[in-house]
Amino acid sequence: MTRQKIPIKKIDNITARQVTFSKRRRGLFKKAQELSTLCDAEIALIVFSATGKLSEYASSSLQEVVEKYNLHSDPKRLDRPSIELQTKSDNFDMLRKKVTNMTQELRLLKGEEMEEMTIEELQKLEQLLDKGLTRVLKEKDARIAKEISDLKRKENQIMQENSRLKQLQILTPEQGQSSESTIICSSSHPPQDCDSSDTSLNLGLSLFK
Amino acid sequence: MTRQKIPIKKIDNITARQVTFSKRRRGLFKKAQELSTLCDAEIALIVFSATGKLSEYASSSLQEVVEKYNLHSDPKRLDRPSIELQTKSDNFDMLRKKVTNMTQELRLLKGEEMEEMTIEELQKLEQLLDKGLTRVLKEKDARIAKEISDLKRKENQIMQENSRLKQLQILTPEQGQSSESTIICSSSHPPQDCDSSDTSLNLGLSLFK
DNA sequence: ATCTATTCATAAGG
DNA sequence: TCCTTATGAATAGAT
Repeated sequence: MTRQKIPIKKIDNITARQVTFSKRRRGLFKKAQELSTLCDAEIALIVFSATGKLSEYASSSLQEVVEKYNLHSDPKRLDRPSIELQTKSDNFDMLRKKVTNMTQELRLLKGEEMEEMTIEELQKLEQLLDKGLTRVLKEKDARIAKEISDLKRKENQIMQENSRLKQLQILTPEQGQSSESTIICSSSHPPQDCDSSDTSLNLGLSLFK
Repeated sequence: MTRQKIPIKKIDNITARQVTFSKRRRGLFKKAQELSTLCDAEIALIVFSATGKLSEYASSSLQEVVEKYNLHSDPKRLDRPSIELQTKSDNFDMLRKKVTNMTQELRLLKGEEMEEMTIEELQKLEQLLDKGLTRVLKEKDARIAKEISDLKRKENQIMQENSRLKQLQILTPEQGQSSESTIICSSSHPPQDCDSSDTSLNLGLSLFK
């Protein structure tokens, strides 16, 4: 944004990324604190660098803001459950309360005990479930696609092995067969590739049972 | 900081403060998201306006970042408990564990953190979500149907009232009006039906807002 | 860390 | 809220 504008995507060069991180983090914290001062806003800001280093800012205290955040959501905490900033004051009763709330939320997500809910709440719940389901389906599809490509890759390897075996048989038709395959297999693959890739096959089969 | 530089202290003029809040909040969120993208940082940002309105941003999810924050500042948790407190602190730990488990389950149901799951587990999750969603949809449909029939019933009642009123007006056009409607209303409906059925109407309207 | 050209953010006003 | 504009602030790239 100065000598040259940079596109907003992950910076490849590690050094450049770290430098930019430092500069922009400082800018961000400054802006946060200015906004808080100018407009009397309550702000909490948590930043982890790519290397896991933590920096934080809060106009009052992180605990305070996060607790206010928790209170702000509706009693049933449908879309934002239990962000729990743990403190030493996290006492027994609070934990019991948390368990109660979460139990209730889990029930709702499973479609139980909806008697008390309004139509609006039911709609929110529906959206939440739909979102979760979409994500799960997406992940599942990705995994299945990966399984399939893995299996195809394995198939290719095996076919190549077969070709090699056939060639060897042609070249040396008199040799003993039993020891031969073992030798070839161990020389060209890690051992676990010899047993027809159990894991992948099982996964593939159970998918459609 | 443009037409004129402003000092970083609370802006007195309320309107100006709100305008500045909107602008700077937008800027702050943009910066936060740019930093996250450019430098692969994990960021959580919570902002309450002076009037208590909440806005939030998180590179992943607030839950995730806040929990990472908890872990980060956590390691020195729980000083060695005295023997007489042992029982209580066992329960405490159990509750904590339960909270952790439930938190995880809630995440999964929301389609988060599926990295560790097998395809089979994803399928189970999918079925669970689908079941929940089906139930919620069924409940919601039932409620909506009930709302509609309730509204229709009320409409009928009101129309009947109107007919009766008209007839009375024709039969006794000279009578005082103020006491008349009251009498009719209380004679044919429970009292709360006189005030235009607030609950149902509100529900019906907010459904489509 | 410092410099500086350039882009960005935003105060004021409509 | 959005638009415009003048100007101060932030920052990319280089040192």
